[in-house]
Amino acid sequence: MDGDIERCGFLCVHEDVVRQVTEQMPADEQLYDLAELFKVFGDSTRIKILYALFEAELCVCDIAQLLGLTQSAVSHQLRVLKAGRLVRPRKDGKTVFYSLADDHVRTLIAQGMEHVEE
Amino acid sequence: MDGDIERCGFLCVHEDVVRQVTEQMPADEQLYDLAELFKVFGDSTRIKILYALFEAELCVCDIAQLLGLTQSAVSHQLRVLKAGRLVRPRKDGKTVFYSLADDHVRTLIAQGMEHVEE
DNA sequence: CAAACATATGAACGACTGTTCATATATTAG
DNA sequence: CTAATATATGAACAGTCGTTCATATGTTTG
Repeated sequence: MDGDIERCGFLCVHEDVVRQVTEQMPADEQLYDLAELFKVFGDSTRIKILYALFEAELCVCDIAQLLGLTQSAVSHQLRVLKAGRLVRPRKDGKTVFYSLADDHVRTLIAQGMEHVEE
Repeated sequence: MDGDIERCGFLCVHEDVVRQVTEQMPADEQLYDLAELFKVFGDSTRIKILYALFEAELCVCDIAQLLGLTQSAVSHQLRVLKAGRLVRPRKDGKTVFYSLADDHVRTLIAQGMEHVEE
């Protein structure tokens, strides 16, 4: 599915610019991974969880009460956040405490907030 | 659907921390908007479009050829990007050129890439 | 005006996502 | 070991999303 499509009949294309942009584009896989990362941020429940972890390390049950959600729902979402390496678990007996994985998370959310607040 | 749920029977909750975090949380609406913003970034087609616009202003047809997509698909996605105020149109005759709306877009994507590249 | 062209839009369809419910795993207390 | 508790997981279902196809809108040319 490449090259044979009849888009606008190729009549309006600015070839030189297109060629230059094509050369500068990162690899498809990298762009895909980047979209996957943002997809993890793209849910209000997960955003709330991350924001809560801004302040303190919290266990699953804490988060559930804090957000008024089922333990199961929170656990499922923490799995997604963990898979995206945005959150890190620390086991202490029966309890599992979660915290932000690194400072990229803080930076990204803060940067996003700036755009939203405009 | 609030307050009556039997989450863990509230036995593990660290009340003081939960209370403190609750106070620091931004308004629900703001968190929702933030998630909406990231949702827009959370699709590889839209990421590709944004990345293309890093380099140059492009018309719909340019983007379509560049990414091997239908004109319709690109137009639909540009609508989403425009609604999220990530992209700005400039009309010139029949042609509509799109460019990045502001530098937050560049910054956010760059920051995301850092996380992915680790 | 009509024809050609660039873009936008609406309906429809398959794929994906988040929650719920039920249940499994793991750890501690008695 | 058994009961209680904290978390994880799987199946299922409703809702959302991105693409395609057909068509509409708006602009320029002749």
